[in-house]
Amino acid sequence: MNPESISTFPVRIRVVLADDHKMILAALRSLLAKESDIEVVGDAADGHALLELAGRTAPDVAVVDIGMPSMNGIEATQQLLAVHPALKVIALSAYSDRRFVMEMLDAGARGYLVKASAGDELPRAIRAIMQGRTYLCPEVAGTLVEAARGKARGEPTAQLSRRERDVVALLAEGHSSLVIGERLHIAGSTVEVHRRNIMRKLNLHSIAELTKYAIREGLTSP
Amino acid sequence: MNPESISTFPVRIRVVLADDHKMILAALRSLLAKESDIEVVGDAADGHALLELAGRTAPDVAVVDIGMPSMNGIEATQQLLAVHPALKVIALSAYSDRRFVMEMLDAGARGYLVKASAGDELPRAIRAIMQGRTYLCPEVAGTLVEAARGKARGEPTAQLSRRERDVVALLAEGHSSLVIGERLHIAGSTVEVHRRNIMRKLNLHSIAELTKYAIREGLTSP
DNA sequence: TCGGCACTACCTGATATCCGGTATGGAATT
DNA sequence: AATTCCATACCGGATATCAGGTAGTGCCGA
Repeated sequence: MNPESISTFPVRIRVVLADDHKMILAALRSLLAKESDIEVVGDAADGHALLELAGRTAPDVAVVDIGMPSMNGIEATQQLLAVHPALKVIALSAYSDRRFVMEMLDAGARGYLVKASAGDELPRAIRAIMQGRTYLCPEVAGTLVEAARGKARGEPTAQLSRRERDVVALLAEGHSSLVIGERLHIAGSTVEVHRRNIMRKLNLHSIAELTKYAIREGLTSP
Repeated sequence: MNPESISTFPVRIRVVLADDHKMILAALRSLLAKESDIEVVGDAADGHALLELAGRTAPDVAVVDIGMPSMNGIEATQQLLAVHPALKVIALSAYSDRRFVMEMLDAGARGYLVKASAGDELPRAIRAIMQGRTYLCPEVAGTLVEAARGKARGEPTAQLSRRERDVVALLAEGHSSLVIGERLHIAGSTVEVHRRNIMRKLNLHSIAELTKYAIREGLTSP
C-alpha cells in the first residue's frame, strides 16, 4: 500500500487496449504503465473481445486499432458506443487515410493517432480525451483540413450495412460462407445472400475483387 | 546509482530497435525497459537510420521490423550484417509468409517473431539469440516445417516461376481459370495446375488469401 | 546422361461460388 | 398505416474452386 500515490492520484484513468497483435498490446500496456495517472485494466485482440471486455471492466477510455480481423475498429467503436455511450474511444491506425479518419470519427471516436506518432502522444491523447477534448495527431489534422476544404458535403462512404461489412471482412480473410455463418451465428445461406447483395451493390463479380475492395476500405489488412 | 543492479547485471544486452512507427518504437522500448538484463541503446525509423545507429552504438542485438519504407528490413539486415557480422538480428513482422521468413533468414537473421506473438516472446528471443540459439515464434516455425517437408534441400525462398506469377496476377484481378487460360493461350486446366502449385507453395487456401499475397508482392494493385 | 524442375495437359470428385428466385420479421421512415 | 430497408433463411442450378492423380516435353545443371 502506498498512501502517497493514493493521495496524489485518487482516481486513475481506466483504459482498455485493442489490437490484433499481442506483442503490440503488451508493448502499449508497458508504455502506459509508466504513467501514474493511467491504469490499463484490460486488453483485447479483436472487436468481439473488446465488447466483452468493456462490459466487464467499465473503462473510461478505449484505445482501438483500426486494422483488426473479424470485427474491425470502426465496427467495434460503433457497437461499443451503442452500449457504452459515455466511453471515450481513441483510434489507433497505421494510416491517416481520409476515409478511415472520417469513418472513425463518424463512428464516435474522440481521438485519432497514427502509429508513426511519437510515443508520448498516447498518454497525452488519453488525458485530453478525459478532459472532454478531441485529440488528433498532426498527420490526421492535416488530412481533415484537406477534407473540409475539398468537400463540405458528406458523400456516401458507407453504402454497405453493418452486417454486410462483417461478411466482407470475413470473406476477405479467405473464409467460406459456411464458416462465416458459424462465426456470425447465422446460416451459411444467409451469408450467401449478403455476399450477393454486396457484389450487386458494388458491381463486383469475384472474391478477388471483393478482397481488394475490403483492403481499400480498411476492412481487412493485406 | 544502484550498486546491486550493477553487480547483478554487470553486462546488459545492448539492443537497438527499428520500426517505422515511432509509437511502436516507444512501446517496444518500454516493454524491454522492464527487463533488467536488457538495455535499449537506440532506435531507428528506417534502414538508413538503423545502419548509422548500429555503427555508432555497436549493439549486441538489432530488432528489425520488416515493413519499413525506403529500405526494408531485409535489405537493412543484409547491409547491417555485411558491416557488423557479429551483430545478431531478430526480425519482427506482421506476417509469417514463408517468403518473408526465408528471405529474412537468408539475409542472416537469427530470430523471427510475428507481432501477434505474446509480448514476453521478445525478451525471450533476445536472450536466446545472445546464447547463440535461433529463436522462431510458433507461427513461423510452422511455416518452416512445411517448407522443410516440401523441400528437403535448403533451397532459398521457394519463389514462384514467371508463369506462376502471371497466373497469380490474373487470379488476383478476379478472372477465372478459363479466362486466364485464354489470355495466356494455354488450357484452363493448366491454369488450374499453376494455381494449385502456387497455393501449395505459399500455403494459401483461398482466392482471397491469394489476392492479398499478390497485393503484398506488388503483382497487382488494390 | 540422368535427375530435377517448369510448363504443359487431362481426369475425377467434393465443395464453393455465383446468380436467379421467394419469404418473414423487425426497425426505421414517411 | 404503409413503405422501405435490413437481416434472416431456403431452393435450384450452372459454373468454379480446391485437391488429388497421371503424364509428356523441354531445359539446365550435376
